[in-house]
Amino acid sequence: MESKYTPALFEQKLSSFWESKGFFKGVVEKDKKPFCIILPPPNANADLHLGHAMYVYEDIMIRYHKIIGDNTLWLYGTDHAGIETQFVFEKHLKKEGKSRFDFERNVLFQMIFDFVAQNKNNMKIQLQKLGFGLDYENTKFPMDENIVKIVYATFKKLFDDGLTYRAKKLVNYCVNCGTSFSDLEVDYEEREGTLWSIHYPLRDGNDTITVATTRPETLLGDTAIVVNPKDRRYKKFIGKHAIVPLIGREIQIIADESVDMKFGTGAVKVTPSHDHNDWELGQRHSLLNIQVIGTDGKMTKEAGAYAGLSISKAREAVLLSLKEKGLLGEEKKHMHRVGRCYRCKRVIEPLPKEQWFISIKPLAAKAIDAVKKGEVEIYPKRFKKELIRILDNFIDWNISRQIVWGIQIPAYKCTEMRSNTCREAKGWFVAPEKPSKCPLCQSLLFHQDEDTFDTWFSSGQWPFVTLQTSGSEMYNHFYPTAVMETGHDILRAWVARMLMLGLHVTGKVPFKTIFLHGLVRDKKGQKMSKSKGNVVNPLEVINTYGADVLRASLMFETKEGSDVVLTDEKMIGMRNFGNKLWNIGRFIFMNRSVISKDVSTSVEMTNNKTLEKLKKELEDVKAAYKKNMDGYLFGQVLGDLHAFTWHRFADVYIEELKEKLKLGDSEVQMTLEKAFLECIVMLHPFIPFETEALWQVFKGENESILKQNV
RNA sequence: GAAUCCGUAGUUCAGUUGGUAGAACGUUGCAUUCACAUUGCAAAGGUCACAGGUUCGAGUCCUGUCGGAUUCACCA
Repeated sequence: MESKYTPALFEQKLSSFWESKGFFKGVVEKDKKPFCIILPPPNANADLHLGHAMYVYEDIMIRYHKIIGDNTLWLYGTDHAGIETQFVFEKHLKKEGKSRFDFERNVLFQMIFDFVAQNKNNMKIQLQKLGFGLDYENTKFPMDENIVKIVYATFKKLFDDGLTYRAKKLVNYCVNCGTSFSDLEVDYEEREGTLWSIHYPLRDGNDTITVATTRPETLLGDTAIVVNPKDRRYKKFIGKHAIVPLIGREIQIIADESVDMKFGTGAVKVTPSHDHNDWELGQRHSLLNIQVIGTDGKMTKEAGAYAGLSISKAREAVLLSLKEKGLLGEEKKHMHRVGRCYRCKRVIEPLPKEQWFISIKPLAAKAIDAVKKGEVEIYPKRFKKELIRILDNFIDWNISRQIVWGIQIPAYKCTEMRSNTCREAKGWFVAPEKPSKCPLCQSLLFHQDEDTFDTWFSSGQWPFVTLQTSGSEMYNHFYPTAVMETGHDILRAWVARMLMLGLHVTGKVPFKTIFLHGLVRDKKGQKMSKSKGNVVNPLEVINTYGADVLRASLMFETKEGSDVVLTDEKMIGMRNFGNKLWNIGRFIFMNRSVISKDVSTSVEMTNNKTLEKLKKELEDVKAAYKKNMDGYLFGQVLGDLHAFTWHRFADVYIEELKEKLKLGDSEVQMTLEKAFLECIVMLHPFIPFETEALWQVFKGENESILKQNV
């Protein structure tokens, strides 16, 4: 046995050993308690990063439950991550001087498909390096034919249940990415802008009304001016008409309580087509929607003389013309939040667009009910309230994306509309498989919606689509899954949606427990990001210290749900612990073969007392272990085991029993060996490689901790 | 603006029904032909952010203040 534990000598070998034994292969064992975790699918578009290393929580649970004899399944799959992946791929294209517009839809799709296939394999190898006991044989991908089929069925069900609708609404559109985004995909940034005052002449008389705006170019699409009904300054204007400068449109001055009298001039120009608030206002007051900015980021023909200009050029031109006409008032610097595309960082343009939406209210109501009833438990507990709040405030979900890389929406538009049913449905119908004719009017003229689903629409169904495509036996046995473990940052985007869709489609919660982990931070407590240059590459850590050290470092000194600080000091500490553990094992093993010699009775007496004390203390440790493992207090467990094995078992008991052990006292030998093996069994979920290596030293090369029950 | 979390040793953090402040790392001293120097033994180091309150007793419960973080909403 080496005097130091050398991860490189064992980790690779043990990974293959576990795989060859099929320990983690998902097999239904009806007589055992099912314990299933679905891996939050990593995006198949890049290398492993520290966020993926956080899957260690799941591996800990899986290994723990496997050891205590449950029927475990940790189901593996990767995500297509629609926009993310297409964005990454387009960056590759750009390097070659190409763009997505150079390719046909199906060619581009195939290219991305190949790119992803390569990454999927890469990802698998890297996850194995971390020692993750996933079922790598049965892997899932959202674009697998059988998964798409279920996703289509879900959409059809929602459509038939009247929970989807097609509507023209303001969407968050990125003119650079060429697609709309959901509200969750918009980043906001505090920016200094300018607040301009613009005078609008009234139609009758010589008065003017002055509005304040940060977006003068949208004035071309104004369809009203609104003031607060309580505002004395403007009471006399309500109901009158003003003239939109430059374009000469007559618009009405209306009253609405939503206007803040203290802000700007207290009078607001309303452009329903280009601002979320104005859109709402427009709906309330039945205003016209005039779109002056197009999806290409240029002014539309509605913008008259300004048509074809880019947004910023149009702004300059509008300001200049206003100035010339003496209609431009004061300019003020103004801090405001600007929505930006979370991918390309370009300013998000609110634009009216016809899209598919899901009515959330009825879905959310079921989910809230389930959470309140405790059908889903949430750790840490404080997120329960937050989850309910999230579900309560969920607005209708825009699921259409104008990108190629995704699951194409199985909605068809009949262009002929020969029957009344067809006309009532505005020609839209949903079919799981491409039909030969319009089921509403039998017309042969129809086409499929070009748009693809929002990634979260398919990943929101992940727990049941992955199990259903694994066979009904698997689904019946393992669904609902035991635990959904993920970061609290995607509680809204993912967890809430899985709950809603899972409940609606299967009638059951998709998981019984939600366990949320925190973020990994650096020494200074900052988030890790490429731009800050403080990113820790898990693969480098594995090369330097081994996977066990990385895993233990992510777990040591953490509290459930709080952020993890990963520092070199901690990793060195964990490496030292690994070394200590190795040497405890080595010392006990070395003395195992010492032949028993006569030991004086007086010493025997004290030893017996010590042995009894050790046994008693170990029983306490085991009891606390079970309690805390079942309570998801993994940081606590590792801390306790660290303290016990090192500072009690080694520093106190082995030191006290050292002489007897060397003399070959068989009772001491046996007790220490038994206690040590129990320690490494408990440590195994945290430090799988080293504990397995030690186990094999004692039990033989073909043995495994995973095969025995405690 | 609202909600949630946090403020404890030089540093990172534990402290689960309220009962004498803990660990790791770092620092300092000592030990060494010993399974392990990636070691062992020991020491120093804290007005538990601040101010009130409840209590026999508060790091822990309540209120407020200050400081930090996150999330949500709004910003014409």
